[in-house]
Amino acid sequence: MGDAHHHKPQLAGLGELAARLRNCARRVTEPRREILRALRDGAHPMSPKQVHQALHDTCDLATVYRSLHMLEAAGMVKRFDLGDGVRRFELLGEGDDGHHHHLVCKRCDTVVEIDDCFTPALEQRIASRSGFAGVTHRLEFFGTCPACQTA
Amino acid sequence: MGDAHHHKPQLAGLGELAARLRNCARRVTEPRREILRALRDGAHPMSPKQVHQALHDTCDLATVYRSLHMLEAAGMVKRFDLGDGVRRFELLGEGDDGHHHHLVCKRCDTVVEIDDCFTPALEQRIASRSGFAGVTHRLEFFGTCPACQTA
DNA sequence: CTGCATCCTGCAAATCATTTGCATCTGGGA
DNA sequence: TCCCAGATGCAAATGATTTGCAGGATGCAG
Ligand SMILES: [Mn+2]
Ligand SMILES: [Mn+2]
Ligand SMILES: [Zn+2]
Ligand SMILES: [Zn+2]
Repeated sequence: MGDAHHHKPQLAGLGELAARLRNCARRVTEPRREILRALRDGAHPMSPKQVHQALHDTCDLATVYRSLHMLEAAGMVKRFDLGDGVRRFELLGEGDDGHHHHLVCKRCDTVVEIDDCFTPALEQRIASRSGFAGVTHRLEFFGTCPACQTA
Repeated sequence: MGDAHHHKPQLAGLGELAARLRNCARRVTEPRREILRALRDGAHPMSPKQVHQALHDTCDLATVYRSLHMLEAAGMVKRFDLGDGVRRFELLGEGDDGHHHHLVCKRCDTVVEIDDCFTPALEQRIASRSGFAGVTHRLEFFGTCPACQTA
């Protein structure tokens, strides 16, 4: 650790992102380019509303929702659920399944990326015991960040 | 394991539940009694709508929401988030913090209770590395149940 | 380079889950 | 039994996300 987060496509060029879009037989539109740029530049998962604001209202919120949905189906972004009723999205690197976790401050919503995953053994055990196939998991941590502890 | 799930208050009498309510300086009303009964009888976490339906519309949906909110604050039920946009609640045994996890079938929404949890040492490591305090976690598993695998 | 079918977008209205205002009702202590 | 803080019903308000529709832009064909 200490290096760049492995799950952040180190500033993939927008050209490359457009190429990935085309490979999915999807059109490269202005809103989509901007949404990808916002996700690429933003640290941590972003909500549709945050993305929309980052775009300074250059496109409709509905378009943001539709685009994120499409990008998710295309495997270009991954959806996270941090407990409040809001979806968050992160850009995925090429070929990256984006599996990782977060540590969220209950008071200020600060997000820390957690690149380690501790559950493969547990997941395996749960799968064999239950007979379920293709078992995955969603794991998020919550606590109080240093700043909020003093405040 | 193999025994009853530790987190299910083995059919606590409604009288005992009413007593717990009174200890919180809350009134024991008909809707609340019925909601507690529904949660006690239902296996697995129930959504407000499911609780409402189990009550055969003997009280308003808003009352179910308000009651569940109150019961959560009173530490009598615990809220879970299984990934769809719907809250689920489980009845808690006296003194039980209810920390546990679930395995959900992506196709039929069948829920399996998971009493297993990974070692607290890992959570501890995350806490010390980040400087966060009071770190907890939310963990749910997803997969395809045996029945849905064949179908 | 231009035309065109197709896919996208903006806008507004519709859904869904959850919350809230308010008038009315009721549980349970006095 | 009386009283009133607290609870409920009902309906309207919120907030997030989706959808119908008519007009607009993209990218392949010509
Ligand atoms: Mn992340
Ligand atoms: Mn459970
Ligand atoms: Zn904080
Ligand atoms: Zn299933």
